[in-house]
Formats: sequence, structure tokens, C-alpha cells
Amino acid sequence: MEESIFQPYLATKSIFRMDREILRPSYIPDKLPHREDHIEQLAQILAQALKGERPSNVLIFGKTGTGKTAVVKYIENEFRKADAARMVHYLYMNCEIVDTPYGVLQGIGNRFIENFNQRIPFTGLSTDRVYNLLVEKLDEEKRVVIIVLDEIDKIVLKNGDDILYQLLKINDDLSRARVSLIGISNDLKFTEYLDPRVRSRLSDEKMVFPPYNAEELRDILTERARLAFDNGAAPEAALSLIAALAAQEHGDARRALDLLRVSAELAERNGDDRIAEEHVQRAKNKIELDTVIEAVKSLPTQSKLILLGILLNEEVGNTKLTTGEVYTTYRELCRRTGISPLTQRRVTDLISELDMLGLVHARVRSFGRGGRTKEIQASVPLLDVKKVLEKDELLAEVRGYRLKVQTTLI
DNA sequence: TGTCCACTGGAAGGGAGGGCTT
DNA sequence: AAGCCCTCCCTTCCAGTGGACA
Repeated sequence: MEESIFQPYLATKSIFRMDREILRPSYIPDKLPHREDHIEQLAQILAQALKGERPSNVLIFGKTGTGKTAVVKYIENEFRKADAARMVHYLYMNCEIVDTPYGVLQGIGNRFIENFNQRIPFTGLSTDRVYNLLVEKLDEEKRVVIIVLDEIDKIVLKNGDDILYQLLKINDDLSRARVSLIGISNDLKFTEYLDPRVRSRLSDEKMVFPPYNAEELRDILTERARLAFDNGAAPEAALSLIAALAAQEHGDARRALDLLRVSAELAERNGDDRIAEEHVQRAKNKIELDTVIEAVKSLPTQSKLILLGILLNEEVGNTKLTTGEVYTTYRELCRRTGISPLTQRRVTDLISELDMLGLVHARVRSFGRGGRTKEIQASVPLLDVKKVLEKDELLAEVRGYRLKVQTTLI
């Protein structure tokens, strides 16, 4: 066969044993190290459902990557196995993606509607209508419905607790079906935003998932590495390093697994047969940069313009900016690109969004007579991000544009 | 001690885009 | 076609504010 340019890459022997899905956070292994107790506790509560009774509502707390979602999905699989007759419906919903009351009701409802044409549309009906439709659908049969609301704090923060109130009292409107809720939150304080009645009904049972420490992370990595790699491809030293790095980042197991996967990919691409410390360090940098670049790419144009404005200032040595300065630069960029400018009020909000995404630092500071404003600073690598921004066709007019250096008088 | 700057961030509301109901 | 309803993105309006300075 003729040599193709792909040949060298195909020839390198993969250090992954089979598909690398095993290292993705979405993969649910048969064993979740250091979460056995939580699984058991949750199983005990939810087992009621198999007797046809409504289990208690559960609230689960824990930071990202502490295994909340994994445990909940694990239980879902167990229900699949145990409940052949499908009396128990277990449905998972992420409130960060579906973040409106309407969306949640619609999402739940559609799980019970097989006929595509009868599905609840994503807009158009009144929320009450959708609720009634949902009640009607659920009550068609005697069944127990367990609804998992992941990132439940997101929806409460945005829309208040009306939707939870509605879902909690849905059992009063049902005669045959029964509904239980499992809420998952990153934020321990989130119940403070709830109406006391909602709070007490929602948290019949509470569970807290503590962050993993380095040792526990190493166990998790070892377990996964055993499945994913051939012997020796992931030496203990490498796993320990990854565990240590991830433990520094608040014990996030998802981070640890990502780091392992990317380290392995880098080792493989390099033609090495095992993961070395160097691969781990490079993987760490790569992940950090990739995350930022992805976030920047998916920004709406207006936010890109604002971010570019902040970076252009940084380029000329102006690192700490006020809202006013950012807005002035932004207006200039709008003028040059022909994009119609937003009001300063809106731009403040967009700056706050950039802050939440971790792309800039913005904190409110008072300069006395100089007024009270945000102090804004980019927190992304200037050159890499600028390159990404300038790829946007809408920003073509300002490619290579530089700000004039301020002549400081003093 | 009070003033006053440059905003902040809440509230209300408009209107576009989507889609059902009658 | 007219009348609703929902969400998203945005504008307008504005009371409120931390702290350097007079």
C-alpha cells in the first residue's frame, strides 16, 4: 500500500486499551470509589419507589466533580436493571441547560409523550397549560416518577422557587402517579433563597458530597486507568501527580479524569508508550488554554467586542480599567466595525458575565471623588485570545487595530 | 463632616421571535 | 388572521453608594 501522510499516526501504537470514552466524565463505571456510602444511602431512600410508594425528596450538595451526578446516574442504571416493568420513571434534567420553569415542565412532559407530533413545543403555551398537560400525562398510569434536577440552584437564582413549589405540590393534583424530587446543588447556601415551605418539603433528606482528597482521587484514577490502559501505560507516579494537581483544584474528579485523558493523548501523539510527568504538565496547560478558547469562541459578538476592547487596552499597558474606559473603547470598536453599540447599562451586565466566565476580573471599587466603578482586568492570555477574537468575520475591520497610547500628564 | 463623582444594579417595560388557539 | 403566552435581549430610568477630598 502506498504511504499516506496519515501513516505515521496510524502506525503509532495506541496506549489506550479500547475507546477513550472510559475517561470521559459522562462514563459511569461499575464502581465509584469513595462514594459507596452515598450510593447506599440514596438507594435506601429511593428503594421505596420499587414498592410503588413515593420516596422522600432529596437534596444533594457538593462542589463540581465530587461525584453527585455520577452517583445519581449510577442509581438510574440500577433502576433500569431492577425495574423491568418500568413502574419507576427516573429522569434527569440539568437546570443549567433548561433554565426556565416552562422549559423544565416541557422537558418532563416530553419524556412521557412518544408521539413526536404531540410533543410540547418549546414555546407558545402558557406555563399553566403545560403544567396541566403534564399532570394529565403523568396520571395516565400508576407509577412513581423521580425527577432529578441537577444544578437546581441555577434555576432558583434565575426564576425564583415557583417552579419548585409547583413540582412539590404536583402530587396533590395526581391521583395515580407519584412524583419525587432530587435536587442537586453546587451551592450550599442555596436553600436560603427558598420559601420555608419549599425548603422543608424539598429537603426531606439531605446529602453532602465532600470534595475528594488527593488520595481518593488517586484511587479513582487508578480504577479508571486499569480499565482504559494497558499495563504500565499509566504509571503510579503520573497518577499521583494528576491526583495532586486536581486536589489543589478543590478535589474535582472531572478535572482529574480530563487531565489523565489529555496526558495520555499527548503521550500517544508523542510516540511514547507511557505517561510521563512532562505530559501531565503539558496537558494541564493545554486544558486551561482550550477551556478559555472555547469560552471565547462561543461568546456573542457584543461580548467579543467588549473583551477585545479590554485586551487592546492591556496591549498598550493599560491593565486596570474602569467601566467608563471599557465603554469608550467599546464604542470606538463599534464605530470601526459598524456594529450598533449597546447602552452602558447593558455593557455593565456583559462585563459581569465575562467575569463569571472567568475571562476577566471585575470588582467594584470606589475611588472616592473619582467615583465608584468596576475595576476591570483581563485574565486570559492576551495573544492567544486576541488571535481567536480576530478570526471572527464580524470583527474583521479591527484586525490588527491598536489603541493609541495614552499620554499621561502628571 | 459633608460633598460629590462615576458609576452600580434593581425595576419596568418594549419588541422580536417562536408557537399555540380560536 | 387576530389574540395570546413565553423567553431573550435590550433600553430607560433612577435611587443608592464607598470613600477621597475640601
